[in-house]
Amino acid sequence: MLTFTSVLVLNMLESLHSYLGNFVQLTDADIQMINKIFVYRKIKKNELIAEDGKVCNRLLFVNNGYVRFFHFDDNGTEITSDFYFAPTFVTTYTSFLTGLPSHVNVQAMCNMEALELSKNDLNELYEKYPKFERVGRLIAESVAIHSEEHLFMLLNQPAGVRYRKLLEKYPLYINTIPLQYIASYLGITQETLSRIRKSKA
Amino acid sequence: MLTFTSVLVLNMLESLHSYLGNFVQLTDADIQMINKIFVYRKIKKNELIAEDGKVCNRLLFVNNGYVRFFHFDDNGTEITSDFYFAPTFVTTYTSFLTGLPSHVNVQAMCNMEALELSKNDLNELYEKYPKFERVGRLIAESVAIHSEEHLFMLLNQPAGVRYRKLLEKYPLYINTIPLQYIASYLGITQETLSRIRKSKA
DNA sequence: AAAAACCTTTGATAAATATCAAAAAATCAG
DNA sequence: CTGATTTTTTGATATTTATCAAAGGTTTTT
Repeated sequence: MLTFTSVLVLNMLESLHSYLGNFVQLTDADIQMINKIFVYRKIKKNELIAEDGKVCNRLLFVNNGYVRFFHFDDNGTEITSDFYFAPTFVTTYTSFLTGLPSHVNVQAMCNMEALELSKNDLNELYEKYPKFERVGRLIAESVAIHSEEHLFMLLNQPAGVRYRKLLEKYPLYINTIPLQYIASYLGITQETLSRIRKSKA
Repeated sequence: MLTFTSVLVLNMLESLHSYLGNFVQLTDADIQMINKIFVYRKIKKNELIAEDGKVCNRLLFVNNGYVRFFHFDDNGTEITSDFYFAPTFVTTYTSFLTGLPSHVNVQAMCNMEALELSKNDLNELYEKYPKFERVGRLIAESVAIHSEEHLFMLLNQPAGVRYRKLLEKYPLYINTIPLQYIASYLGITQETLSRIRKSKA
């Protein structure tokens, strides 16, 4: 008998297979194994997936919505440093990889569904299925490219230009993300972003 | 008979082995193979290792000195976006990985020695020696972490704070790198950086 | 539907940083 | 060593952006 939840899980798993399929070809055995080690999770809007000060040992595959990375600077001002949009893997990269406490919080911006893998299970996966080293490498590479793009946007362009480039890059999302979060991602205050938006209207 | 050059090459290779040894344990066979596929190169100060507009198909291991990444913004102003310090691998990451033309130039800041690997040889390496997928993954991960750190430094801190953090992080190098290059890395003009330096003296 | 909480805009002013031009200092090449 | 080139500093001013405070909007909760 298929319960309602199990249908959701199957959908999620299919989505994960298809995502991984972008990186390597999956055999039936691979798929069996994936289905076994990932755990289905529901995540509520605003829930913290990872927290500043804690070591992050989880890797999540999220299928819908998006997450926000943020921290507080020396003055206690909240800074949004990143967004990741589904379908994607999410973790506090630096903490997950180094085993050191995270400097950032990761927050679900919508009610989301996810498949979770622990760091231990991932490492076992790497040992037993070398194919997944490649997946890990390709994903790490895409994370590196993602960061570099954000970096390039911040360097030496006036705030208005940065905002327009962001709009071009994520046309679907930028108008739905609260402005205050986008502002610090662009390295400006929300008041300045509000004025920039107005001036282009 | 050992020529002068061959001694240099042997030193470079040893340095490469030791660098790779941080990521995986190398067997004698691995070492033989590495010695065969990497090519020794001399690079002159100011030489461009990779160029804006061209696809970058080279991966270099450099053993001494450092390189600078730069490009020109919409106003024609030169922007330094990154530094990598030896010992390290160097490539225009995004172009090397995607096969698209690079948006940046990579410039040797000193006379340097390097060991070069082509993209084709690297891909063969990945196919034949899955162990190196792990090396690739770990290096990609460290690149991602490196970018993220630069990003964090730029976000929402006054320029003086950014400069001091940079000094703390690279105490050996910052005072030897021309100020004009550091300025744009920090997202400010050289005049502003000059004044910041003066105010801390 | 009203209250509460949250998010965005507006205005006045202050602070940080950029720009432009030129002088001083350091480095390089012959 | 010395003139040429490059890099850094300085000064005056303009521009951009931040800050603070308050008012409008929106959304969520009860």
